[in-house]
Amino acid sequence: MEDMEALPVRFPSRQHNHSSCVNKLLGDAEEECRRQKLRFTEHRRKVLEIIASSHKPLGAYDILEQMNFSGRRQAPVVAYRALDFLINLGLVHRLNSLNAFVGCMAVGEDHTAQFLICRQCKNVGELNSNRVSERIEKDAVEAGFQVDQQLVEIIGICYECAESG
Amino acid sequence: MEDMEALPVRFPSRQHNHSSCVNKLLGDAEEECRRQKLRFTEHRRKVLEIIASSHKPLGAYDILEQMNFSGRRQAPVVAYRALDFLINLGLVHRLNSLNAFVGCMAVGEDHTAQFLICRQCKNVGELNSNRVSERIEKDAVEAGFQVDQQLVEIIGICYECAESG
DNA sequence: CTTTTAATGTAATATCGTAACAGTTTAACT
DNA sequence: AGTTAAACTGTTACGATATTACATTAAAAG
Repeated sequence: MEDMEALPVRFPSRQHNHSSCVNKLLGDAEEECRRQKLRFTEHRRKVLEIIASSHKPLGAYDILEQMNFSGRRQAPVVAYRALDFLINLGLVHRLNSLNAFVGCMAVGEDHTAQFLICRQCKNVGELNSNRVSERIEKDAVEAGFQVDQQLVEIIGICYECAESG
Repeated sequence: MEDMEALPVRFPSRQHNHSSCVNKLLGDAEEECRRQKLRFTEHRRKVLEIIASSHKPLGAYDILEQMNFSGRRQAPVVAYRALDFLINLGLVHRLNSLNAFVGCMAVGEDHTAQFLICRQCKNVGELNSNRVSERIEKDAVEAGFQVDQQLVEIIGICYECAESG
């Protein structure tokens, strides 16, 4: 039988409120860090803020440009260190096909991140279908392969871009 | 109902014959180029040979190192141009998570390449499950997303590595 | 208040990939 | 064959992405 559970789709609509995204993700971060006794430092907060303010993927050097605290330009490694931290916490995802980073839209929901990348508006959403991840897991095991990590990036056109031609 | 078709799994076994891989891929390339009236030049042949001789993904600069025809070092662009050509023909795949390239194991079979990447032996196989690609397509469409391209990279441990601890 | 662990600052460098343009070869067409 | 157009090559330079190494400082644990 076909599994009919609803999909937890997230794709940012055009007129949604960015500042609530930022607040949500910063709140998630603070909570996670408290729980795991990790430090949510200035760099980490700043990088998360920058990423959360955009649903378009940002490159590390784009982020870096926005980190000029006191006019001083930060070294690349500063951005990469913060990104590593945030990725390990599951707050940020890396898009391998773009060498770029986006905020997680489903923090704490135990998901295999599957990305929907609109090649027109460049926004990124998360499909996060258990049916997909389970299908991958099953077929890989059947092929004698033990799965540790799945990377799924789906490139195409989002609903709003399809509508507006 | 569950779809029970056999999976067309390909994972290179340890003692398989590399030279037959090379010959197969070169043959495929020659045939494709004849069909499409494209030129199978020295650079392209050489790059394909190098890639086909390894089931471990190779970086562009690894390939470049092996292209020293007459002692002269080639410029990077030489490798990239040949790679672009081979990728467009479907003879070579790019692994986004590794910035590396592997030969296709299913030339002409109309597949969405799904990679099995063993993080121990570094070999790469192709899962190429229609069930997976169809599941992705369906769920994405249900989410209002029109799919152009799927990237699926599965990282884990292959059968042989699991056996030998 | 000392130890030790984690985070930062800074410089240098490695790795991956592309742009631009002149020159050459190949294919296609009188 | 000779001319033209298209594709491929050679070469230089550069842009974009990411990491190493090591000295210093700040925070947490004892």
